[in-house]
Amino acid sequence: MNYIYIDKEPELKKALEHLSKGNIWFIDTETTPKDIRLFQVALEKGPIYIIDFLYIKSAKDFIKDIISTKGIVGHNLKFDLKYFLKYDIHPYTTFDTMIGAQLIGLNRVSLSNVYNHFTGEVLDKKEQFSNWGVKELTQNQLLYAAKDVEVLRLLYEKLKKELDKEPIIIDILQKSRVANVFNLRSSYAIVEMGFVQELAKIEYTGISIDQSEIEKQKQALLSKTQKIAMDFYINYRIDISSPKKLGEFLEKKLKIPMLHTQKDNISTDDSILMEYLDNEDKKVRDLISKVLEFRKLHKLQEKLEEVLGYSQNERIHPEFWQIGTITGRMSSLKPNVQNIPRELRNILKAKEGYTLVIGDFSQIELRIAADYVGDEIMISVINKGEDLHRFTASIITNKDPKDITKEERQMAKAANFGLIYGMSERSLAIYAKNSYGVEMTKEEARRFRDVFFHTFQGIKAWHDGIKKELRTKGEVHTKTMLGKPLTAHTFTDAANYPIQGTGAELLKLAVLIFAQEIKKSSLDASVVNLIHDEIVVETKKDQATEVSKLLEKAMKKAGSIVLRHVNVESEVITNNTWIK
DNA sequence: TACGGTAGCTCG
DNA sequence: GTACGAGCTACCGTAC
Repeated sequence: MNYIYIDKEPELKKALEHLSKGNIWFIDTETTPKDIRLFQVALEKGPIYIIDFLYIKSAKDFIKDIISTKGIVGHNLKFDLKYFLKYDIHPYTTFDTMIGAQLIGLNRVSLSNVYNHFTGEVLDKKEQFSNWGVKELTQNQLLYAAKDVEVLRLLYEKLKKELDKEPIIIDILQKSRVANVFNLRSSYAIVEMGFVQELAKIEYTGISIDQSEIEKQKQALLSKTQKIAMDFYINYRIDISSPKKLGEFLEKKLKIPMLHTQKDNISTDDSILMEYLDNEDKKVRDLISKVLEFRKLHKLQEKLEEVLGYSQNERIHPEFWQIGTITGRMSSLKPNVQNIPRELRNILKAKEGYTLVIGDFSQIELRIAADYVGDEIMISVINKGEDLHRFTASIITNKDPKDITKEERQMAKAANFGLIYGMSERSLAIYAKNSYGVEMTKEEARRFRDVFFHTFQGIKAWHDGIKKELRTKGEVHTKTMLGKPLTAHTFTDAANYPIQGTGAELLKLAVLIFAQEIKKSSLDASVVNLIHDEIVVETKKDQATEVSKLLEKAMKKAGSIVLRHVNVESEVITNNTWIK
């Protein structure tokens, strides 16, 4: 392997002269906690340059100009890009081999795992956590640094080939930077590769939190939960937060017949406990309601602690996994900002002088499902701007849509979601009860289901197709609407995956379009949170109106690119804190 | 005392 | 025959 170590400016200039000839740079960095130490870069052929930032203070400035015209290939680029953002370094576009590996379905996606997957050989990673702050780097450290870039060239070729197998091609995406520079055709891969850069920005930016509001709420909750727990212990001699003790008490002391979990523990979750809220024994009623109240408040308290634990100067920097789920949805951690209870959303806010602009896709999964399966009735109801839940309710009750009660509509909402994804009659009845408090007999559930599938025959045909494929092949091969392949082993997985996966693509594409528009307009706006069908943006107060318009437009545009028959709608609001 | 599994709850 | 996808905390049993 041919590498050149560079620690002087004239040599750097010479190297960059050579490097400027290629459009694609294969890169990696070695870092200390605070800073970049080495920047390794190579073209598709030729030597690997190892640039030592410790000895060339001007290196960042030289690289900054050239890299803004290059497509960079790297493994887990979000990591490197966050360092780049610190120095205002912006590559032209990106191709991430870790994301690529996840997209083709590999479970273990470290550089060495992916290398091993394609070559069968082992990549030595011993030097990875060596000290990159020392003055004199060892030969082994330099060899290791160069090798990481060397393997990228191979992985890039292999992954590109795999990603472009049977691509779904969408013209407008072919004009993107990713498609042009890397000659990539597959739509989902284009979106995911471009999105890496946006996600790095989101993590780097973080989001403001209202520390005093958190403290205030925390104290209020603490005094309430402590009182409940203490009273509970005095009355029943049980730790209220122990489901095990509670279950034993209910079953053995109060002689209540309790359901058991699969592992034979006593089930004490809220939906079970709620069954006893109308128990004839006042003691039981009081006990249950105290437990439910305690759990609710305690959960909120925990979430406040979780957020507070990651606070740095009134801001948090949650991590996002770009391919966080099998379907391609993101996940969020440290803290998880995708499951903050509605009651607590006001703890996330815009910084001083700024405001949040919040965009939501309206009923996006239903729209995707209608489009995906091509259900004519569903498509026509949605595109006429009618309320699909009300429509379903009117079909089932045989009433005029305008006479549908709130309860009937809620019921139909449960049916629309559940039945599309293969929910059973039994589950439908349970779901209706738990989520909407609607009692439903098994017979009602069955009739509900029959009418639903008789009306939405596209959905019916789609389900039948899945069942047949599952019967004959034992698994189902599906694709998102941008072409990401997904394999399912159960009927319900096969019904869910492509819809949820397409939703994830739609959100990412919307963020890309929005970011592009913001860049063109030179408005001061940053995406600060993403929650599956929602985009949260922080922007200067006096630019909020303009940013709102761009966000709404970007979301609809993304919708029109991904869906071909169904209109996509978005609702955008402006608020200082994150409230819907 | 450390760790993994489970239950429970939050979000979409 | 089966709605799906996540992350975090506390509890609880087990291993050391």
